[in-house]
Amino acid sequence: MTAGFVLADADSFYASCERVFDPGLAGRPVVVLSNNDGCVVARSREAKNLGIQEGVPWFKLREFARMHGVTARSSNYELYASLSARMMRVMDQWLPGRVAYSIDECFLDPPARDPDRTLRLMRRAILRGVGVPVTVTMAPTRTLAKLLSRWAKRTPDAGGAAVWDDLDPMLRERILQDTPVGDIWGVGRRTAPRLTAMGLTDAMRLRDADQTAIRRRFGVNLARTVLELNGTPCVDLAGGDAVDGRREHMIVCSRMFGQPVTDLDGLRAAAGVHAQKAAVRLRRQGSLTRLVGAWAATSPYAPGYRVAGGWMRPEDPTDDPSVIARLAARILADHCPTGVRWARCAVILTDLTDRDTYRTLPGLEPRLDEGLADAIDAINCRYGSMHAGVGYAGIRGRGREDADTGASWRMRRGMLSRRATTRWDEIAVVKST
DNA sequence: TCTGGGGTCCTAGGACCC
DNA sequence: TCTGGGGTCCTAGGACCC
Repeated sequence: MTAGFVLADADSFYASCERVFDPGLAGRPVVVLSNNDGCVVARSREAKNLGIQEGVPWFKLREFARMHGVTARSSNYELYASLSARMMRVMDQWLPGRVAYSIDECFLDPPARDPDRTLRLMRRAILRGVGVPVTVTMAPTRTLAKLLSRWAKRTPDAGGAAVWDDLDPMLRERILQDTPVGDIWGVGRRTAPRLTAMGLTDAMRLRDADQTAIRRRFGVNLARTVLELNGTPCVDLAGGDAVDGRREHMIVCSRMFGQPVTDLDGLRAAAGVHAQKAAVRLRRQGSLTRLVGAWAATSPYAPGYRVAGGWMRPEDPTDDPSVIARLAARILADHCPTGVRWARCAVILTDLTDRDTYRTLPGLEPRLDEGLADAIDAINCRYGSMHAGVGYAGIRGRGREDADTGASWRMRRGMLSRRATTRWDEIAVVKST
């Protein structure tokens, strides 16, 4: 078998998804906004060419977007998840060993022969079958495959695919040289300036840097990255395959409020909604929690930033939404003073254990009221998420978002596209004349 | 006025034990 | 005068990824 890793990474995934059911967006600048229509999280190639940066707050971009004909969309995760699943299914027909790394990206085993041709055929099948352009690369290590993917996306002549070992050695050196150190997988915004200050400005120089000095000054992770740049695979996928049903060690539900919340009722209501979303995910992966956390925070962009919260242990390990919601509400009530302009709150479930293997001494079994939680699950499974719940979590407003409770702190999503692959009433309509 | 969400691992430091 | 050493567990904070 050929050694190495194949990386398939969709191009501007969220923006590409928006185009699938709105072909009028083809060739035009498109940006997708984060929850609450807060900031830019995805940009089409045309939007990047206009100089729009990732993470720019939407309110600062709005005027510029109007002037340059940029289309903005609220993020439509239901649509993206559905198209992601389709994309993954197509890839499974081409290569074995798929490990999903994120919603738009996965690693696969290399083909037995003729890798360049296979990669290009797979790319074309995804484009035809799903409508999303994908860049497919192959290299001796995951880090090099990522680096090659970055190059291929910026090089139209590559045609969306590249195989490291097939490239001219001179070209490989140039690719390394043209990759700033901060664009290497595993080098973040903290480490990049420190490396640059040492003269390690690009991937070629980092590859040739002193291994032990890097280990000592930056830790084991960056030392591994250096090895990978040299062609020695040693980076594991941290949390890899989370998308394919692995059990998480921690479940976090956190949202900015649409408007600041200053009273305890608002905080408790939001905590209740998050607690129940977290409980759904906990139950879906068959875990129980032994430690529940909750916190609220003010806006980090306003003076006087503060975070308040804490932890509580349930009497017994639990996956009961009403128990979790009660604990979360109590934590916030105990730690968060009223009158503060809280901008966000979160519920965290951790110290998880398997539901199947959890046993205690006879006579000390947890007192779980499974009837209620199961009934809520069943209703939501049949009628859609958050149709039933404890406290505020079952109250729906007039909006169409799952989490829309009609409360003032709900998310803003003013530019949402249709969920054309998962809702009958939002299915795409094709007209012919 | 308005700035995302959800994960993982590593490391350092303190408490505690023998 | 001389004032141990090493292991484990836990937590908080930092860094990274998409």
